[in-house]
Amino acid sequence: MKKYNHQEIELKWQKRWEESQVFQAQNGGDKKKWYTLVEFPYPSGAGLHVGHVRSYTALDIVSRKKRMEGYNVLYPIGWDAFGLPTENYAIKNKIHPQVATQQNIATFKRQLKALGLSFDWSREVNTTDPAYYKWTQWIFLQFFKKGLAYQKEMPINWCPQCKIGLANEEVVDGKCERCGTESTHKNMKQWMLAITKYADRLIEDLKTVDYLPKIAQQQINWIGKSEGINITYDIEEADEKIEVYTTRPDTNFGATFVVAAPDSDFVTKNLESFPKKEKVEQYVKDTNKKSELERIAEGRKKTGVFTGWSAINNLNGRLMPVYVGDFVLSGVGTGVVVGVPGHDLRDFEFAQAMDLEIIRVVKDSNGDDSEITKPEQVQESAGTMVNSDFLNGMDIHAATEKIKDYMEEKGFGKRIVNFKLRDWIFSRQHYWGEPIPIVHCEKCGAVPVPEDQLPLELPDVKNYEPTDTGESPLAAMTDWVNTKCPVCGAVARRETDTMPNWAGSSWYFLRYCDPKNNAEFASQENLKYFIPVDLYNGGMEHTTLHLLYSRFWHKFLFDCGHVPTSEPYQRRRSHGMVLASDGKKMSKSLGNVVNPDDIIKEYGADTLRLYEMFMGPFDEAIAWDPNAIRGIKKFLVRVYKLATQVTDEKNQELEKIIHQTIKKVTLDIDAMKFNTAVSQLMICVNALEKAKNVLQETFELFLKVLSLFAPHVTEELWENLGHKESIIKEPWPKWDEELVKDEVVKMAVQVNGKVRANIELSVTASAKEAQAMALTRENVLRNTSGKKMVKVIYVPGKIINIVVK
RNA sequence: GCCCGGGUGGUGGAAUCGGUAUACACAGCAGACUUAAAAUCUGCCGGAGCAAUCCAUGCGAGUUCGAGUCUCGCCCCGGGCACCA
Repeated sequence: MKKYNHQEIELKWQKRWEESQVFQAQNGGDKKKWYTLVEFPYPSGAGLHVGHVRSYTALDIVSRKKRMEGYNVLYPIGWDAFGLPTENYAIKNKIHPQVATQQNIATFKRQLKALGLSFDWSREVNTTDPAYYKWTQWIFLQFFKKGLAYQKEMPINWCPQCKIGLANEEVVDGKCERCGTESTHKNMKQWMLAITKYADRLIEDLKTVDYLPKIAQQQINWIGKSEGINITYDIEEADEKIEVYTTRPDTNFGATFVVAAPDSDFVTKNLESFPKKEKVEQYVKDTNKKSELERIAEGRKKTGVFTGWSAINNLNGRLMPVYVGDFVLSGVGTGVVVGVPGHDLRDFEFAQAMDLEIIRVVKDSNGDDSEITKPEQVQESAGTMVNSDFLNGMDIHAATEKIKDYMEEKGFGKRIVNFKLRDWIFSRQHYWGEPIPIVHCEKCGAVPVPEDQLPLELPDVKNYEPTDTGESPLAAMTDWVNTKCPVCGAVARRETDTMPNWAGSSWYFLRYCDPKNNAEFASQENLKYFIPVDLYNGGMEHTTLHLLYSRFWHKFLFDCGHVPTSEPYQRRRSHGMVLASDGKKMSKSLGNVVNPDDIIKEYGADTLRLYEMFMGPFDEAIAWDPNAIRGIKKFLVRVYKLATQVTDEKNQELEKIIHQTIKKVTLDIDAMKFNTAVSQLMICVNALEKAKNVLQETFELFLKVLSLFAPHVTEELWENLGHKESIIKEPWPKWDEELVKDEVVKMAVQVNGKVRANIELSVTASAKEAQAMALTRENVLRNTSGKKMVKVIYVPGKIINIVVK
């Protein structure tokens, strides 16, 4: 037998699989479908990361198993290729981003193919392909037609380095997610997508899908639903009203002041009328000067100024001075809060800073209703109402509902549901993205590019740099920008903003169902067959970005009747990062990057795959261990050598172990516990090796199970055993429960909970038999003699515990 | 501060309807083969102790015949959110 030559074997089988097209999914048919999806990569210049290998291999294992179980499996791949890194690379190297993209894709493709992943390459998609983004633009126009894509002049998060507007989700710690520059604000007319219209359903429908709990929870927190009430107060000194939003109207008898955000509508509108106008103006100006980071750096000290006005509390007629304070956020609720310093820590701090009265209206469970003078006394979450007229004695939750009813009845309150989620800023002032297919006409306004003129292709420009005015480089392309209005024919201008890179990835899983269709984004027939995705895997970092956005797009398309389900993904899991051996993130600058090419060359793709599955729990971050991978190679060499031990001799012990292995691996893969599946394969090989002779049938069962993890070497060994058809075509083996069971087990004998001996016993033995055998052991007798036996606990197959006194 | 995870040998980790803690691997040590090394194979491998035995799953209590696993109170680490009213 030849030595295990991984390079030769792997190239041979990769070529065969490609020629035979075994991994292509059928569009429909009698077989049940299974759709496995991995997040398609951004083809960066850095090439494939070993982190990609981890999740793609895991889902490849699931896909291969499903195929062997008889499913028509769709496991596609493509390229999410629009975006800033490529644009920056293009600027730096004076190369067209499309060319750079093509080069990077070629590298990625070669690397992915070298891993033996069972992708259906005939369905490859590329978001920068006009035939693809034609439909991204088309979907945008559907949003526009339904009024869910709209323009708004607003202060947006602005990255002065990238010269680009950022969505809230792209600002991390007040900094641009990409370059780390502190983000500022800028007023710009932006395209927006009304994701907030779907906020409720994006929470509610999580109940209908199987997402990892932490993923669902993170989305719920991000959307941030709160149920409260808007209360309107009259202003004492003027014919004005002020509206506040609160989730705790139960504490309203304890309200002693009102605070409006410096940039709230209330302040903007009434600034001129405030008796203390000058001071307020100065305060608003000072606030504007401060960046968000500065405000946070100030330690959240409460500041504010009195406007000179007071609001009248409808409940008791109390006059509540109206302040302007920057701890109130204009974007939350009405941008105005009512201050209840006894029961909200922020209000308490403000009251102390401004020397305002503090009234207790909730007592705690010990009945403490003393005066509140210290922050630790501020009681926020539970208790019983006091000093609150008709609410007295009620629990705060009951009181909340009662007073909401009361306020609505009296006409000064209105129940409101609020979300933290904001509408999605959809404009980017960049070149390398999908052009937004809109024409601006002086007479007709924003007019969609007619659908039959899609795709609206990105024109070639000389310079990819954003302009200093913040406009996209497309704005400089006068030939392209100047056009005619599709409605009235008058001179008009094209929209020069492009879409964010989240656009193309919001629907790519639909395109895989029918990637060459030029009449629709995908045929209804194919969508009905393949959608929803059965298992979708991706990184936690996409939970509040891509995952939320694509759910939103899918729901919208569902409402329009273009897709068959309201949720795109039935099951969502996530993987942990692969870190460098020093425990840090792999990065070029640290020089700690592991290149899969090197690993494949030295150890082979099968070893790399198996190692990444074995290294630790799939959903946890884990450091690369250059030593451990050698152990995996050793394991595969041993498997390879096992082929020389094949005989026609039966061995019952091995039969038991192989069935235990089939069972464990089957269940572990379903639970995505790949590391323990691999360890079972190792246990199995240890046993097969020790036995010297292995029945061919047993060895073949083992190869089938291993083939998911190490497809190349198992194909080779399978063929060496005389099989003409690929192992991929074999049905997934079933285990025999009778064979899996142990009849005789080693059991521990405990005396007072401490292990004193081991006995071998049939699992069906009675308590009496077990006890009798236990008492034959010297060590058990020594620990029980002279003592009174209180009771004996016997769990068949597990343990016997003798309790003595 | 709030919401998720997690803390087990020298290392990655296994075992959570409570039932022999440390499976499987890596590293290490010893031996075989070899002139030698690599590779391979065999054995050992939580701590203390001659042994019986005792002590060990972040810390402290509790429930139980029995706790890594359950309850309560802490500490630490990672991820997410954060003046959200």
